[in-house]
Order: sequence, then C-alpha cells, then structure tokens
Amino acid sequence: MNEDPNKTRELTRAERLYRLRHSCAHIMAQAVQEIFPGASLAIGPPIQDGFYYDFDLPRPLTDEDLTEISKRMNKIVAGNHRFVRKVLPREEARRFFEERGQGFKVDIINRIPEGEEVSIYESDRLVDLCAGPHARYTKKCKNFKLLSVSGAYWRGDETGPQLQRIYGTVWPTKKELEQYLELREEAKKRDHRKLGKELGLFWFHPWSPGSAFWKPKGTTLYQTLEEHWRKSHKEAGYLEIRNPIIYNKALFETSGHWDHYKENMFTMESHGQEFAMKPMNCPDTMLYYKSELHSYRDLPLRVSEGGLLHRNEKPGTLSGLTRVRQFTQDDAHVFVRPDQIESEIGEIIGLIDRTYSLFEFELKLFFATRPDNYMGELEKWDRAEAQLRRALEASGKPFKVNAGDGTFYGPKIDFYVRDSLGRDWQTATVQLDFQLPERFELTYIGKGNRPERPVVIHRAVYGSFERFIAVLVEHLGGAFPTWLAPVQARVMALTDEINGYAREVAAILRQSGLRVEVDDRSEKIGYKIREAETQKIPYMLVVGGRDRDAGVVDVRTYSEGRRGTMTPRDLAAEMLQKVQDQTFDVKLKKVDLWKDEDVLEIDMEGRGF
RNA sequence: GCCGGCGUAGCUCAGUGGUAGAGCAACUGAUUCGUAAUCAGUAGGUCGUAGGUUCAACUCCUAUCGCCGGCUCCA
Repeated sequence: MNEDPNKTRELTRAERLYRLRHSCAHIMAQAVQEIFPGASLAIGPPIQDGFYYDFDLPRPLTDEDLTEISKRMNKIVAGNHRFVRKVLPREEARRFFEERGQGFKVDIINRIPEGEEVSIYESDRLVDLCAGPHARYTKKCKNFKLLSVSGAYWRGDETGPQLQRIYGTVWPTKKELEQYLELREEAKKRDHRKLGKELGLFWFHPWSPGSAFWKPKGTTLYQTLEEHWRKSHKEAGYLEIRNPIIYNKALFETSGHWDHYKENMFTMESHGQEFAMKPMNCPDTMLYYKSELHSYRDLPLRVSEGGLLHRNEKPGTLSGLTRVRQFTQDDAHVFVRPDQIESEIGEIIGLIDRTYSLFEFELKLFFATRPDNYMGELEKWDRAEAQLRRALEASGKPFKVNAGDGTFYGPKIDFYVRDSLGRDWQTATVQLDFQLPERFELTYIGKGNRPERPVVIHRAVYGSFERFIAVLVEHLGGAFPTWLAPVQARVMALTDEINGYAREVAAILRQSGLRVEVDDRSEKIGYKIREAETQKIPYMLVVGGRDRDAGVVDVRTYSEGRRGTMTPRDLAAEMLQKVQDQTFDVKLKKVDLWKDEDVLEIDMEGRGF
C-alpha cells in the first residue's frame, strides 16, 4: 500500500474538494453496482461543483433509482471504509477488470502510457481503476446529494455506446451543501426563460424553434443595449455598415465556411443559384473592405456590423436565448497592419472592460495560443502572440494562458464573465485572423507603394445580444438599472379620482424621454405596489390627494424602498442623470461559493478517472 | 442528431379508460382605499399534432413537433 505523497502537507481547498468528489463518485458506483450487479463502469470524474459517473445499465434510471442509490450510499458512507490504493502490474490489472466484465476499464488501461503506474482503489466492496487521489475514509463524503440523470457517450463519441450519467454534488460541510442547493434554487428562480416570460420580455413559438420573439419590453431592453453598443463604438472610432444576410454560396466557398460549416447553415435554391443565410458577419465584411482601395494610413479600419445571423443548430441543442438559431452578434472587424496589433488589442480590451464594469461583472481573460493544426507562417504567429501578450500585460488585468487553445487561423483572447451567482459565461472574444485576408486577398497600399496584407481582428463585446441578455437577466435577477429598465417608472393613483394627476405626472416624465406607465385601475395601492414590485420596476410613484395638492409624488424605488416625496421635475432630473451616467442603481445579491477555489481546474483527460 | 423526462385555459398546475378542474390573470359589477394580493359574478380548453386500439381515450399504443436535463457539435 502506497502512502499518499501529499499527506504531509496542508491540502488546498481545490485539492480537498477533488478528493472528496472523486471519492463520492466511487461510493455512488458501488451503490449502482449493488442494484445492477452486472453494471459496467465507465468514468467518474469530479467536476466544478460535484461529480458524475457514467454507467452502462440494462434499463433507464428513474428518480426512484436515485433515491435508492442515495440510501445505499449513505450506508457505505456510514460504514466509514478506507480508500486503499494498490499498484498492479498492467497485465494483472487488465485481467482483473476483464474477468469482471469491465470493458471500459480495460480500454482505459490500454490507453495509459507505458511506464505509468496502473493503480486501483478499494473502498468497501468496490474496486475501481483509478489514479486517485482520494479521501481517506468514506465518511468524509457525508454531505452529498444526487442531482440528475442524463445520457452521455463513451469517450464523447456519438457513434459509441450510449451511457447513463448520474450527476451529484458533495461538500465538506453540511452548511456548504445547503448553500450550494440554495444557489441552485436561486439560479432556477432567475432562469432567464422564466423571467423572460414573467417580465414580458420575449417568447418562443414552435413554428420558429430557436428564434426569440421579442415583446415590446424585451425590444426596449434590446434596443437600449444596442444604443449603448452603437454609442460606445462610435466613440471608439468604429464605422457601422449594413450588409445583406443572404448570399450566393460563392461567398462561403471563398471564406471556407462552405467546406467546414455547411451543415450549420440554412441554404436555399433560387433561380438556379444556391444561397445561404450568413452564420457570421466576417465573410461579407471582407467584401466591404474589398469594395474600396485602402492605404496604410487608413488603418486600423474598424468596421462594425450587427447583422442578423442564422445557424442551423441541431434541434436537441436549442435552449432559451443562450442557444438559438437566429441572433445578432455585436460584431466588428478591425483591419490592421501587423505592427498595429498590440495597440488595437489594448483598445479593444479597454472597451470590453468598460462595458462589463457597467453591470458589476467580474471579467476573466484567457489567452489562447497557437494550436497544433495552425495555418500560416510560424513567424507571423510568434510576432502576433508576443503583441497580444504585451497588450494583455499592459491592460493590467490578470489573465491565464491556454496554450494551444487558439483557433487554426489565429490566437485569441476569450473573456469570461462571472455573474452574481458565481457562474462563468463566455461572452466577449477577440480573435486574430491571418487566414481570411489571404482567402479574400485583402490588401492595402503600403508605404513603399506596394500592396500589403492586413490582419483581421474579429471581436465582440457582448457576444450576441441574445446571449448577453440571458446572462444579464440571470445576473440581475431581472432587476435592471434604471437606464436599461424597459419600464423605468410606474405612476400609481391611490384612488380613481387621482388618475388625472397621475397621467399629468407621467406626461412630465415622458417628456423627458423616460419610459413610464400609469396604473389607473380601481385597485388598492397595496395591490398595485405588489404588482410593480414583481415586475421589478425601478421607480414606483404613488400619488394620492395629499401629493396632488402639494404637487409631488411619493417615491418608492425597487432598490431602496420607500423614499418620500419629491416634485415630478426633480424626479425627472434624478432619473435622467442616472440614464445619462448609466448608473448601476441595483442592489446586487451576490452568492459565490467558489470565491477562494477559483475554477477547479481538473484534468479529465488522461488518468483523472 | 443521441439518451431520458415533459406537453391540459393567457400563466402555474391537478386530473391514469366512462363525455375536462383549481388558483392567478382577463371581463362585468360593487368598493375609493396611503406602500407586496378588496369582494362578488361571468367568460375561457376539439387536453401539442396525426394516426391507431377500445362500446368509450386527456388517460393505452405508434409516429411527429416543441420544450426541459444532459451528451454531441460549436468556423
């Protein structure tokens, strides 16, 4: 028996969670095998907030099965068995698992590089192929909960055997488990699909699956974000264009999408020509560039286009606003000389940073460098990556390097935003592209009066408006800051008699350009307040006889509650100031269980099984 | 596309072989009220769609569409 080499030093929280979760997966595997004696085990790694294990089972699992598995797990935990590590000679290990019908394990052993140890872990009645490490005793895994069952493929291969995956979570303390489960509940409440319906923002219809229908309030939200996008991009020197969305396939043959992305495009035939709806803005923005002659003095040329995009995503992958077939990217392409990469990247990082700080998102930057299948000249890559790195360093923002994670056409920076519930979303992106300029034979006239090739920078700040709105709705729990709220104020008359004054107040605010509703129904004020609160309207204005006589409104805000009276003009001035400053007047409820451990970086490749 | 679950009134949901139910919303009337739900009445569904089994189907079977949890994909 080998002692754990890390035992002598203090483990980090991430390491402890890794062991705990991995161990809990083993316990679950034993429980499943007790119920289904022939069940073969695939892989069971820890993941960011729990673990899963994939099984090949004779029948689909039900919720009742999960209850039964949990019960058995509790017994194994209570037995407080020790996790014992053993190293086996490769042949012996192979025979061991073959005899037990554990073909997946044999497959794994066959893939373990020669020279590496093959180890197994025993706990109670389970013996599993496993690199470890593990908790020392099963009792550590007391605070677990099984969450869901789903399908999965062996090695993620669609053509391979279909397995059943059970997800679960486990935490060092009962309190943390409870917090985590509360977090899940909170996330459910804030689900943008639920809030989108409740707040009247958007809806879906089966006759256009994967495409949102925006209601008036959602449209206002969308347009307000668009206005902000337009304004901030004008300030940053971008020129906006409007291109078609349907193209002859020749465009995509030139860009390379026809070969590599055709299955994801909507195509149609008309008058003997084959057309496709564009899945991204880059190819046709190249056409724009080519429509004019460019001098090196014109660069960087910043061209933005919020074109309507369509991608024919597989039916089973669609989900709310985060996975759609029709969407708009806040896209732009910057054409630069190779020597301008660094400064332009710096500009873009600044723009992205300013935008996300408006909503109190935390940004994380990942620098993805040259992959193995890269195209183009190595030297070009090296110089560009060096520039990207300098721009990142100059931004003063911390970043991580994902070596080899870049695209084949260029290195990139991915931005992840961490929302108020501690979840990370990939949104903004900055990608260098050496290939498109080649394919479209883009040139500018250089200093030496000879054509030279520009570099293209693809970049998006929000990502897509649809996805960003989904993230924003969940981040804010549907309570938007005043500048963004579809309805900024609702005037509520105390009695029918005051309705006239309520409309006057609304008119004053509307003249300032504010979005105002009047609730003139014959309902009690408590009822009206309640409804305005559930709609998360930033300003709720109560007017009664007293207020009318004094020429004021009684102000209640979503973020601060009841505030007292003020005149409609003072109120309009306050609200306009907030609109202009894009004030974040939202009380953000933050829950972040991951704050210390950061992203659990778990290597699921190789031997993390 | 794959595995599993689900689809009943505008919304949230109950109804498991015998000709559809609640709450909220809507509409009508009463009430005129000071910061998170006033009362009463009325109306509203060919139970996702198409077939099939049955004397009889929301209920069972098949197909199909959509949604949900995942997988896969993500130039």
